[in-house]
Amino acid sequence: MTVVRTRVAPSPTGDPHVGTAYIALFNLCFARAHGGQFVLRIEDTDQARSTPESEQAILDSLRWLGLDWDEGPDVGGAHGPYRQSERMALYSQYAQQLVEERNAFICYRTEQELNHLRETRRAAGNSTALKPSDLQLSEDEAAQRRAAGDTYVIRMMVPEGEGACAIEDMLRGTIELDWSMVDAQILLKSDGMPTYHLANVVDDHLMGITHVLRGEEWLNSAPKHKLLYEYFGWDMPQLCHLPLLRNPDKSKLSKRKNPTSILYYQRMGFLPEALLNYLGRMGWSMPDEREKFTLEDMVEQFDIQRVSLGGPIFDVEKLSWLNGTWIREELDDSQLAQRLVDWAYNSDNLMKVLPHARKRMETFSDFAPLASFLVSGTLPLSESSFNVSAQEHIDTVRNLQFALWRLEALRHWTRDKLWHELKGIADALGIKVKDFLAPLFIAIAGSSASFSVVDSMEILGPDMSRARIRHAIEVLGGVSKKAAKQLEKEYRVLSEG
RNA sequence: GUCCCCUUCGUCUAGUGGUCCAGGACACUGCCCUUUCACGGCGGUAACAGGGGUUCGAACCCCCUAGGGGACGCCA
Repeated sequence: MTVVRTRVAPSPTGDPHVGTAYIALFNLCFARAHGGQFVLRIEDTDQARSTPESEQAILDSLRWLGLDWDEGPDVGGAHGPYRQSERMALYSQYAQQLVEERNAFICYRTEQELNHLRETRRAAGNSTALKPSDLQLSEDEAAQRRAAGDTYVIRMMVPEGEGACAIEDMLRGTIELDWSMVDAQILLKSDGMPTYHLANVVDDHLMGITHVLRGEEWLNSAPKHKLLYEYFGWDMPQLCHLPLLRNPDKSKLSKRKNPTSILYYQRMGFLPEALLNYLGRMGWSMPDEREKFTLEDMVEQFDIQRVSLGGPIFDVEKLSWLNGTWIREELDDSQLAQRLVDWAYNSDNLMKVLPHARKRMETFSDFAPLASFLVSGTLPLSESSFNVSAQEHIDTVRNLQFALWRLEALRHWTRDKLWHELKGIADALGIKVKDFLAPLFIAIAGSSASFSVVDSMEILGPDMSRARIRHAIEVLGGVSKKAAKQLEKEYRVLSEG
């Protein structure tokens, strides 16, 4: 039985990433094409990024896209998505086993010591991979730290001599990775949580995973995983490293340069079928080269060997065209009407807007123009749109950038939180809130004559709001790399002060 | 810096030694349809990163160079 899993790593801000959906899509197709199971595993051992909300957001997004997963194998009572934190005791038990078998060791090194060791190695032109012998403390020293109750971690043993580790990749064949690059990876953190590497291997084994399709970014850590399988004496799943989605500048797809949240595409009014279809065209093609296809079509024709290895650039223009063909060719009028209602033209949504609109209405016909920005995508702004503000151009850009950074870090998107954050920056800058918000009004609503900007942002949601601010900054000429550095410095001072 | 991966039109890709002076799609563009715009139809511009091999024959196999990307965390 083929069993594949997609790991789902929530982001700290809760944005479900299109990259996750991309990997999930290929996992699902591979599993279904082989009559197997597609299961999810939630990476939730990092307290900083995983919250119940951020987990739910990514699960909801996958469901919205139609990427339905199977109930997981029954591992320690796990059903549905597999949550690591629920099985904490399991990992420390396995880590302990490795320590006893001398395939892992306890390490008391502090962060300062580690930094120093890495710097030394780097200065010598070596890789920064720290080996067990680098980390070894004298017996006295170790005993002393143990007695002092210092925190420790458990690290895996790794080969220190010459030689390479051969990794079999379903698409790339045999890859030789030098052991010198492989460090004594931490398996169990000082808080008792496993790292990805340990949890990954243990879970995959217990779940009976036969194939792992993951992003190319993991290729370099494959030797660690192979080693762990050997230490435990388990069979290793087949590996397949998929190319990474890219920004237009070819770097790994990131939200700084591109809207990466599935929620953004939802807000923009893309059909889930079309987004999925588009992701299926990234690094993959139908045998007959047709552009438009459903998930079922893809499963039916799926062949992992048709994956091309060049990292595809996520190009919104082609996605838009594809979405258009879906609207025109796959939906009749009544279906389209229903989709529009579901999307935004429903009474729930209306009720959110009306309290703000009614004060500004004299006739019903005033409503649509007032609310149009709430159902628009990217606003048609130009540099002159921002002339209404008395600020210097450079200050406008700075204020927008500061607001954006603050909002990117905001985890709870509510009117009051938004107000608090924005007022905080204005106060720190020593300018009137009204002046600070002026360009934000334009960015968010396209006009300064509109609802309160925080209300608007709450209704628009984090993804669309951030995207509009980014768009505004771009319209104003953007921020050069050099300027960004300077601004970041100022921003840091502001945040600390 | 060290190691790994990758490289066909601007972008997504077809292509697995002859059927390729390289095919499709987006974008751009010309014409047609149309009261306008869009849709649709028919065309056009545009690519095998460079250099060496192997072979009767190379986009395809091998080597080198260049470029791009990734990894090097008590993040995943």
